Amino acid sequence: MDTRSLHFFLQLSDNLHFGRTSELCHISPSALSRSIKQLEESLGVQLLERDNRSVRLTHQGQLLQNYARDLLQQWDSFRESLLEGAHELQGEISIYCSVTASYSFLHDILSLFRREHPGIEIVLHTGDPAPGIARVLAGKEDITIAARPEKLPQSLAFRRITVSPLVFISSLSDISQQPCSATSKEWAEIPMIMSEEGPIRDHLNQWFSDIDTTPNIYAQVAGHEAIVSMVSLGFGIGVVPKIVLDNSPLKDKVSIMSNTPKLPSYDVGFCTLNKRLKSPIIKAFWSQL
Amino acid sequence: MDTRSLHFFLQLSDNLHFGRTSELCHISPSALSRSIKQLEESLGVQLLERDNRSVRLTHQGQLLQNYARDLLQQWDSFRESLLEGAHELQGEISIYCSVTASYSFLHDILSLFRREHPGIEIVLHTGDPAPGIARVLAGKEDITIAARPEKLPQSLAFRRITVSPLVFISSLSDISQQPCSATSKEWAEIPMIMSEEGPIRDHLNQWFSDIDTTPNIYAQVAGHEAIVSMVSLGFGIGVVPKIVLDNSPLKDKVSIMSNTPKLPSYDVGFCTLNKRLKSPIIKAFWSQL
DNA sequence: TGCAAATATATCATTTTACGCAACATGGGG
DNA sequence: CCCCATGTTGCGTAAAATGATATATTTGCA
Repeated sequence: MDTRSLHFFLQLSDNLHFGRTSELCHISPSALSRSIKQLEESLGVQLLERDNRSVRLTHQGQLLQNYARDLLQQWDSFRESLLEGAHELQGEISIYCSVTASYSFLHDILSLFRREHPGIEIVLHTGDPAPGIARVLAGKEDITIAARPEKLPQSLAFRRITVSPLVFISSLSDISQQPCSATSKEWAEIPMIMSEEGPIRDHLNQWFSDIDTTPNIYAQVAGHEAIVSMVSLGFGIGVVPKIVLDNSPLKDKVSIMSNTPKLPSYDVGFCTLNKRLKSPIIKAFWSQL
Repeated sequence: MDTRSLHFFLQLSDNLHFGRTSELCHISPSALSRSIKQLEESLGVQLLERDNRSVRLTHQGQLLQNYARDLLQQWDSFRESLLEGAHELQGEISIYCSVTASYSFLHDILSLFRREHPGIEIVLHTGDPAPGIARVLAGKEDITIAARPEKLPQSLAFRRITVSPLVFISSLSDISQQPCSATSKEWAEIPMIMSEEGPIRDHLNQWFSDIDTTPNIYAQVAGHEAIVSMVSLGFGIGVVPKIVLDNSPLKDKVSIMSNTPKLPSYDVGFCTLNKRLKSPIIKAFWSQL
């Protein structure tokens, strides 16, 4: 079945005359005759009774006439609706980031993006940013906000948002602690609240390894916000990007410790697969940054 | 648009893999690729985002996926319904005859035909049988019950039902009249109820012409039943097939006159166009007679 | 960084299909 | 009985689809 044959049939069923119909359809009478014949064969029923003098619809022909009229009209309007929707970008974009990131960076960007592309639905997942890049690599998310890893896989595009220093935090009651002057032995005693994974955890592991010490890990948690929360309750000290602290409702319950070990800064930005940038939707988002 | 392309697209949109899809569809990968590309061009929108490693549906592709699934399914079920209906004859057959004929001959024939072919709708028009043959010739009716004309047009098929003599009738109060013995002058006085047209009228015209007399036409009516009615009211004498009288509720109100002029008998039967007999519906009816 | 594998697409020769022209068949009307 | 109208079929050509191969590009891995 193709729409052309149906158009021919419809035209023919209206004026019941092969000659006139073939002119109206801009084909030869023979082509029309064959097209109708083929339609009849493909359906397995006779659509028209014809002799050399007259053409008339069979019952099945009348059924097809009604059906084809509807079908063609609906197909046309569907096609139009597709074209209308094509003028603006439509689809879905999924973003994975921490709660902090969604508060601090994302709000303005998303509201602007939403205004520019109202047809794109934004699916926002928040959680521990540590597995964000893995999720992007696995194709589970289009975009994540994450710290730039030491060696960025070639398949990833990274656009920095800001650089935030890592700070050691402790609860206000522990403010007297002076880790800087602490010995390795003392470090081994200090209870730590650590991420389960991610670059900060890697840095800390490295640093402890450098001073040949095994950290006393009080708790492993997922998400920077959880670290702040645990620290504020006095369970230990933790390391988070300063920007997390700035956006935390608990920032008055913890304090930044001074004279702490130097850790690399947290290079935070958007991250997506290079190949996904070919998608107009992702490209639109990326180019707006 | 043709269903083949839509099938390809549907299969592809399900497994999002050109290679596997081409195998499932029993075509080469290149043919599949071209078919999809062509579909996209005909719609004017991109349906799939593809790179060398992955294929994914665009928003428009998802819309088409849903639409095409419905369309193909509906088309299939429509096709099936056509085929189901094709096993029995379906359509319409129009019959034109007098009220008398519908009472006397038609009832049994139609009830049998209806039982044999419940899919055929019977459209019955009753009226003066005189124009019946003209209506058939003009294509307004499929079949008529009419008197066989003197010379049957070659395009007509005729199947006799019965032969009924023409009888002169008068009202009971006029029973004393003796037209047989009447002179031409007296015939010119007798009020006649005549059909407007038709073979009986032709016969009477001929007979009056033969005796060189102009009839005194009291009323021209359409339909044999109307003649009986007028005659029963005493407006004049009329000529009708005896079978009309036999079926008339007024048969006790009129009497058959004796010793009337000899007129040819009324040769009544079914009549249709020869070429219409090629139509399975008409043929089914005809062969049942 | 380079190589191998995977995959969609471009190219081209071949096959299939569609098309138009002309001839044919058939039935109606003068 | 001839002529016209009309749908259908044969046939040669043109167009389109197809499949095999080559190509480009990217990914994954060493």
